[in-house]
Amino acid sequence: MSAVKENPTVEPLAEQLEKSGFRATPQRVHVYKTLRAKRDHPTAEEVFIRAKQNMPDISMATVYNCLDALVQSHLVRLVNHDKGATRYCSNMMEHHHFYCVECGGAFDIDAPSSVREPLLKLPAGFKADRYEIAFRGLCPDCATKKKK
Amino acid sequence: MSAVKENPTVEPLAEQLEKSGFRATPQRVHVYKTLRAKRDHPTAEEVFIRAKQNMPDISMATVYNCLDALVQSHLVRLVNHDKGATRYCSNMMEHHHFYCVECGGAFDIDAPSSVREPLLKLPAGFKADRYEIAFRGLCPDCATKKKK
DNA sequence: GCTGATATTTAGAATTATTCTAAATGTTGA
DNA sequence: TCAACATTTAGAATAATTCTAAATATCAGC
Repeated sequence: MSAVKENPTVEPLAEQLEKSGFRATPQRVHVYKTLRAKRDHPTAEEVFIRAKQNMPDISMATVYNCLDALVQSHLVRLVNHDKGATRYCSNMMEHHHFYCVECGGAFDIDAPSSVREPLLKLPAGFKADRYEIAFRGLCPDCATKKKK
Repeated sequence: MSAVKENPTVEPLAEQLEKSGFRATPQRVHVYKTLRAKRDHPTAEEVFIRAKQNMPDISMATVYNCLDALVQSHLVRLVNHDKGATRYCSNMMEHHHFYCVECGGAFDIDAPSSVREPLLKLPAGFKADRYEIAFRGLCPDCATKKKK
């Protein structure tokens, strides 16, 4: 066993990039690893700051380029909170998001295999190949605080 | 009967705004009507352009202010495509969105009453009060073109 | 109806997020 | 090794959004 199947780390990473016509450059690999090191939903700028710690010469433009290449290679997902900069997520397992309206936090919500299948009939003609659910409400912490 | 219940037009609009601590100013009413006049998902700038046609002195800042007030009053929803500016949607009936990866179009998908209820168990502690599904794939037009 | 307190609008400046540009560098394959 | 092409880089340019301060409008109490 290994994390490889669900979470490609280096070999499959290169393959995935190349499958989409990209080279597996040190910067792309590094940005990818940076993203995976912490499972939150950083903005491009946060990724930039973190990436610089181990690759001080990387530039903002490169971070945008790399994120783009990773998204196109389906190695990273792009997620939007309601406001503010675009965020990135390296958790490619099927999952959804919960946004706390109180503290602004974003949380991954696993998709149990039982609801992997289309949960809603689309009008004729639409061909969806994926979907994502965005929940909004109170996260456990904020829900507790509110009750007081 | 009337459209009032599902689609507040003027009276309930004022009430809704006031309930959230806003005044029902001419600009806010006008921005709201502008949004309802065409059921697409315009950006703030598109709303600005349309709103100016009947209220030439309205400013961009006001459009942002009004949209903000309308969103806070739950009269308008905010929707994000993957990239680009935030978009606004005046269809408050429960519905979801379909994004076409080919043409970039966004489509409303009605939520049949059968799936109004929580469709996925959230981890303990999370209190969701709403959710939205974002589908991605090909819209009918693009799906047809692709087949050729 | 006046008056002061407060809310809103406005234009434009400022800020933030993202993309573009052109030059330098790196990589690949003949 | 050379030519072709991809990538990175810094900084400029653009786009999206928020902020600021002054002018205007509205409201509640008199």
